[in-house]
Amino acid sequence: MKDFYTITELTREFDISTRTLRFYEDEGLVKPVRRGRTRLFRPSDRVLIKQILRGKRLGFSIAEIRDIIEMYKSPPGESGQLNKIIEGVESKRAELRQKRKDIEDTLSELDQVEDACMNRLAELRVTS
Amino acid sequence: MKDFYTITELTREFDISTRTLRFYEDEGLVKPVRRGRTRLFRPSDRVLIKQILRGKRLGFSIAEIRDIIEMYKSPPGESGQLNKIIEGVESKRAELRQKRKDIEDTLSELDQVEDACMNRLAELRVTS
DNA sequence: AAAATAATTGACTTTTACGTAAGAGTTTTT
DNA sequence: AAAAACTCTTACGTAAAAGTCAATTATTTT
Repeated sequence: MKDFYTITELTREFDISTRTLRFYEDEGLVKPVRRGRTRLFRPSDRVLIKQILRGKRLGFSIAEIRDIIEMYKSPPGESGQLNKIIEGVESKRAELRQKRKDIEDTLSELDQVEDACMNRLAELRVTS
Repeated sequence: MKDFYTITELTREFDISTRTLRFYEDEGLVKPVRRGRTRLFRPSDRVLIKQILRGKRLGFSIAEIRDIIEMYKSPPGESGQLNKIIEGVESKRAELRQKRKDIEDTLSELDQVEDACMNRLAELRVTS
């Protein structure tokens, strides 16, 4: 595993722009180290980028993605803190389950559309 | 089932603003009939609104939602058209499956976070 | 009838998540 | 050494999806 990735290596791997990565840094989502002014991304940043992009695909905003990532980093902390985190996890989980249900519903509607198209195609082959 | 819904009935049911519903009309997603200038939404519009909101929860843009809704309306059409629609369905399905995988991955990471919190809490109860 | 409630259109504003361009410094390749 | 490629910061621009406000018109309730 590489120690560091340059910004363009990552833009190529994930098909995003340098602007996007710098934006994520501004937003505090990644924290590349610097050699001079140049950013050097560590493997951990790379993992974060994957998580960010996954969050984006699911329609989460940067703020929500930040919240989720914060959960992952959940430090030891004291009892109250821990219970807060667990609450947060519960709530995100509910949201994700809703999304999953939305997906199942949409998928089955798309199945119906496809069936209808197939039937119509079969009909066309007979009729014509 | 009601014949018509007023705009505010729907804003209350779905917790969205009138502006949002008018915006969806401008975008051609719903087509309420009019009594004078006043919009009257039919049950079919109500179903469309549900589909729009579901699409939004999944992070689809209005344009993408419009595409999906168009698929549902897929009319008889001729063979070429039908195949185009089937292609579209396939592609959306792939996208949805990716999202579903993203959800599963996120859910299991959240499970890990919760486990870690629970363990830490148990530790605290013993240690203190 | 007066007052409150709901509806309309139109226009301007806001937020998010970057895109794009300018100007300059570094490193690499030819 | 010159050109190409990569990097940086700063700053203005933009598209999407509404929010907000104004000025009117209907409808309903008191």
